[in-house]
Amino acid sequence: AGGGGMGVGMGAAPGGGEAMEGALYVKVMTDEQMEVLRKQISVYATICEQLVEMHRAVTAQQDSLAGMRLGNLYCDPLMSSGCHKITARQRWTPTPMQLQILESIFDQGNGTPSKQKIKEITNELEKHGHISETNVYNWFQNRRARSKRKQTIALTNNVDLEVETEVDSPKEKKCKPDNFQSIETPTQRVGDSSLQGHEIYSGLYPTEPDLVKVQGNLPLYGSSKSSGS
Amino acid sequence: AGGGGMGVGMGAAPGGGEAMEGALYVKVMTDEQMEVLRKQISVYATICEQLVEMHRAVTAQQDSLAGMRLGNLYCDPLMSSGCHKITARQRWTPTPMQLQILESIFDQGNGTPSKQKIKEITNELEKHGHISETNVYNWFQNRRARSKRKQTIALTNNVDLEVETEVDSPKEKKCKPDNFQSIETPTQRVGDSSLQGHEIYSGLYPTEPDLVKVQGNLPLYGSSKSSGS
DNA sequence: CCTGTATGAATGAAAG
DNA sequence: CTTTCATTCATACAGG
Repeated sequence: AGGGGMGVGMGAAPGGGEAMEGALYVKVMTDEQMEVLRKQISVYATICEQLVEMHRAVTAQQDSLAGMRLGNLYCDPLMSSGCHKITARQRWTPTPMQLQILESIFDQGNGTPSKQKIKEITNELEKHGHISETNVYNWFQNRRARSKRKQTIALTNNVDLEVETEVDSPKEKKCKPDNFQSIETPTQRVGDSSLQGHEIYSGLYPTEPDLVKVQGNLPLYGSSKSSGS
Repeated sequence: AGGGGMGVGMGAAPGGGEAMEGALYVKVMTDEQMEVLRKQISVYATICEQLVEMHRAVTAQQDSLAGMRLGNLYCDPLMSSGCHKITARQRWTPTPMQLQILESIFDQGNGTPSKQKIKEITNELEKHGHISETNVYNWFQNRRARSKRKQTIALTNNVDLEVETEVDSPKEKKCKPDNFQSIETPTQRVGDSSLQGHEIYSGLYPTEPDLVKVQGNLPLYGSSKSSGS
């Protein structure tokens, strides 16, 4: 499935193809808009995927015998094979300078930079490269979590010397025995791939002309509001 | 390829002189690319519709025959790393369909759903996977908080300059052309409207679509362009 | 070229 | 409601 296609070459690529004249009238999308789009498509992709599987299961059931295929569902390699993604999500990478500054701020011990602080920091770091407040925010979040985790692991390792636990892999994820709300419904679950970056393959199905009727009337950005309660 | 690049056309960082990223680069889409993209989404939408219809037909047929529950395929979502517990998920993850429903409800603007409302919603969503009222409650809390934060940041980006402005004394105006995720609409968040309303899932649960008002007649994105800041 | 690791980002849940 | 924590996913990048 999915072979060829193409994929909506997004992402500028000023060098490819015949670029536009002077780049004066182009459609510019912000990252955020891009994100929205990407997410939307991901959802569509996911839904399609699910529906296809459903349909397969159902037809298979018709074909052979009931229940035969139900336990034999194939997890589509959709997510593992890196085919064309709609947009490679760009990830902010701190420049050495930025990293240094961030580290030093972090080391000052001010636990939570808080919005105002973040804004300042961001403005400062902007001089050394692209960055946004979100980046800073995330960085601190991750930083804190990370150090905490490391301590925990170290601690666990310490205890490990005495009580022989199975913790020895640095990247081991502890299987917490906790189970509070998931186990109660073993039969449910329609399939829940988190739509966190699904690849989209355009060649999914041959598109019959009469199939495509919605043509351009997709609700890309719905009317939204933030009026409080 | 090294460079992290995000941010649309960050014109800032005048004093840094670092900018190994090269010139300003914005994400642009040509009309052609835009067209392709839209078409693709259309195709997806159509495919979804078709599949839904197929599925509905088949299940209707099957239901009377075998009477067993279909569509409850369970494809182990824990694909990479981690423990091998199939049934123990410690964190609820909304299925795409649940997500869509939630989004659409959220977009209807009725702020924090009342207890009663939450109960209803939960009940509705249960048809698409296990979920609890707490999940719904949390989801709305998070959704609201995050969209709010986003907006705040965007606004801040537009209005800042009050604290850090002169430290750099740039020879140009400090107003960034269009900064990442601040391009517009203080009154309407672009970031999280997402895909509400579509006939997609209206067919997925024949029971009571009343709850989820699919406002399938949404205008497309025409107006979400960078308006002046 | 493929695999493993570090880390930015997303988000459910909980604390305040 | 707002802020924080914990977990997970995906990607950039180094190593084989």
